[in-house]
Amino acid sequence: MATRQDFELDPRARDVLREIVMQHIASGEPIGSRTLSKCGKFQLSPASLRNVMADLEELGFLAQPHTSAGRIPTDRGYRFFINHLMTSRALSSREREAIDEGVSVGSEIDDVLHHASALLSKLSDQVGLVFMPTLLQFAVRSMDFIAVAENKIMTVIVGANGVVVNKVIETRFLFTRDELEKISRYITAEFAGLTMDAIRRRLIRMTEQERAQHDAMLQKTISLGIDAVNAPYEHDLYVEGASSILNKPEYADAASLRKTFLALQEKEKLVELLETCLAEEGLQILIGSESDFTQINNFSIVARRYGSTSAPLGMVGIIGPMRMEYARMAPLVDYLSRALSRKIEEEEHTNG
Amino acid sequence: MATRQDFELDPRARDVLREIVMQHIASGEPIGSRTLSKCGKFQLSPASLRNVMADLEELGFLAQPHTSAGRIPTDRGYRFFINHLMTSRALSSREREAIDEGVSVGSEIDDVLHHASALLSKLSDQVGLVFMPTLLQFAVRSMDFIAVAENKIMTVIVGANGVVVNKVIETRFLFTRDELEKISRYITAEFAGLTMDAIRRRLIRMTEQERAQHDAMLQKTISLGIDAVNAPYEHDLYVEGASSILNKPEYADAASLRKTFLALQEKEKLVELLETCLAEEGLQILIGSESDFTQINNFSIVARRYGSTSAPLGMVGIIGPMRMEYARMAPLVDYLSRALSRKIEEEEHTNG
DNA sequence: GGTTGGCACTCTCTCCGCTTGAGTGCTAAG
DNA sequence: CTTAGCACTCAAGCGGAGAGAGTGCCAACC
Repeated sequence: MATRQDFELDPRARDVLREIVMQHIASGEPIGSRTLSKCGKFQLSPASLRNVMADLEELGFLAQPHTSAGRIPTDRGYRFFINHLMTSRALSSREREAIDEGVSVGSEIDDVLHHASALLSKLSDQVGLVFMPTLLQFAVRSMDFIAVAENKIMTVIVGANGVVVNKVIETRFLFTRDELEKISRYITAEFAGLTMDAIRRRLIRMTEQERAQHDAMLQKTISLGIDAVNAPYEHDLYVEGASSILNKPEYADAASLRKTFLALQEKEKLVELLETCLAEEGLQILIGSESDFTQINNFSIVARRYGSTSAPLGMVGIIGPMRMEYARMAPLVDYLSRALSRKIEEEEHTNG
Repeated sequence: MATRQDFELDPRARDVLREIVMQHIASGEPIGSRTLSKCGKFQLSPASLRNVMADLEELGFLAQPHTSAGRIPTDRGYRFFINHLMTSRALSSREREAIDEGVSVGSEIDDVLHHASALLSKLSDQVGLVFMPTLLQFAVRSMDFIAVAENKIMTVIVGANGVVVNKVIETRFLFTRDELEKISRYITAEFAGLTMDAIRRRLIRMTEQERAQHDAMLQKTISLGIDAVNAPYEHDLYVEGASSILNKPEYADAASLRKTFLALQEKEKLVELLETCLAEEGLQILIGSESDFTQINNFSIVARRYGSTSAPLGMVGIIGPMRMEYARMAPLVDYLSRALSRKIEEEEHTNG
């Protein structure tokens, strides 16, 4: 419905909208016609600008907090700005270095992601976000079992992409050390290269085969295997730097602060959102009312998938108030997600 | 210096101090002589109470926010209250049940501790705190090595108390699956029952022995073993429910909220403090200026050691503003730490 | 017809002074 | 020792005045 109008905006209106969004992002204050006129970019009087602004308001790009205040961008205003008016500011070499360094620290994927989230928060001065879902569709390279107690086994599954997950599970049978070694070898040999889902299906099919019903050892193996693939491997979600929102003027009063913190606490909702975002490939920007999660607190999210193109691993991004420096956030998130992907691909390579 | 005076406080002064502390904990407001007189517990006029209160202020137990306000307890006031005047309120059966249930969920220690922290936060309406230090002095039951990549090995160490720690390390040598199995068996057989520290010392001594210098396999074994015990196994610190402080009137303004959140973010300082607390056996209460960490924000900490008496595992407790219901927090933390200890001892038993 | 200056109007924010109320310390009498 | 009375202090709340920023509309101008 809006798309036609979007492109029909005359150049002057676009310039005015761009300027208002940029100034508002910089200052956080509503922008009035006088301020706009004095910025030097327009050879127009405040009165003329008022006319343009009134038009932009009518089109839904601007809004007034109250009658005698300047204008602030609406969700649609930001959206139009991002789609048509914004020019991304390139990262400084210092920022690029910080990111390159940040992702190359450590080799355990959890650590890398955790670092990435904290780094992102620091560089953006927003809340950093890194999400790695439980990957049931990833290819398994090996699966090992270690005795923790007689009926407690730690499973260690290594994915083809080098990701390691582990979990202590309780089992129906008792296993000796020897048995576990044999089972580890057998399952790894038999199922390497398959996804968790495929392994589960194969194991279940095996249960029904005649041989399995009479081979006690095979029964135990299958049972353990099924337990292993069914174990609740949690997704990882790192939400780092929540305190950064304390500085933002939009959360100056205690009430909205409270609301915001509580919202960030509800990680399930966030996970849900990020999971749907996983389907899309490029940089994604969600503004205010554009998603259930963001509309509650007028959040915006700038995020991008990371991992190899063939096998996306998760999402990385930032979350903050609608008023944020999109021109800087976009390349920041973009670069970090690419750096992460590169790092992971490297790992995959050296380990392959 | 204060101890003599503590016991010389006459009964009436003690009653007044107790009442002021209790009322202030309940209301958060400074308590005046009129309010105190009208509460019914004293057959005294406001004027008499003022005399008592002036004495208590002189002794350092009370303070005035400003001349024309009532009194609030000082750190010393709270300390005296806790040591001499407080009667712990017993837990309700509902609370006890919630705790018993809470600690019995799951069997992986990380999960249990995480749950405990969240539960504690919920029951106390304060910030829940659970700390498990890197235990270099715990006895090792088994040590396993799993190939993640050629030069990346995951170590899985099971402690005698059932605690499992694991870490992916990079190694100097390359290991085959077979070798790792052999090394796992050898090290577990050789070193089971020793502490991490003892194992390290033994391994280092072995390096110097002649045989090791000529046996390539033994060299690799020792190298891997040393890498394993030296790996940076992180301490776990769960700080749950930070949003609970948003409700507290003492953090109503944005400035102190900000300060408080930033303080809670500095986990290293907290770890440092909790590590020193580990030495003490019973319930510990730290008030405001009594420790470096708590004095910055006028926090108080109520914490207790958990784990078996012979081998303490970590600390569990709560952190919040100085004005908190100590009479309820004390038994709460006490009970939870005992429940946790029981749970862990049970695990230890069933696994032994 | 677009642009502009002028004007009346609106709304927020801040400052200032006033009052109120809670609370104190001191003193003198019971 | 207790208590009533009194003068004093201070924070908080209220209301009005004024400043300042900004708007919409209208008429004039190029």
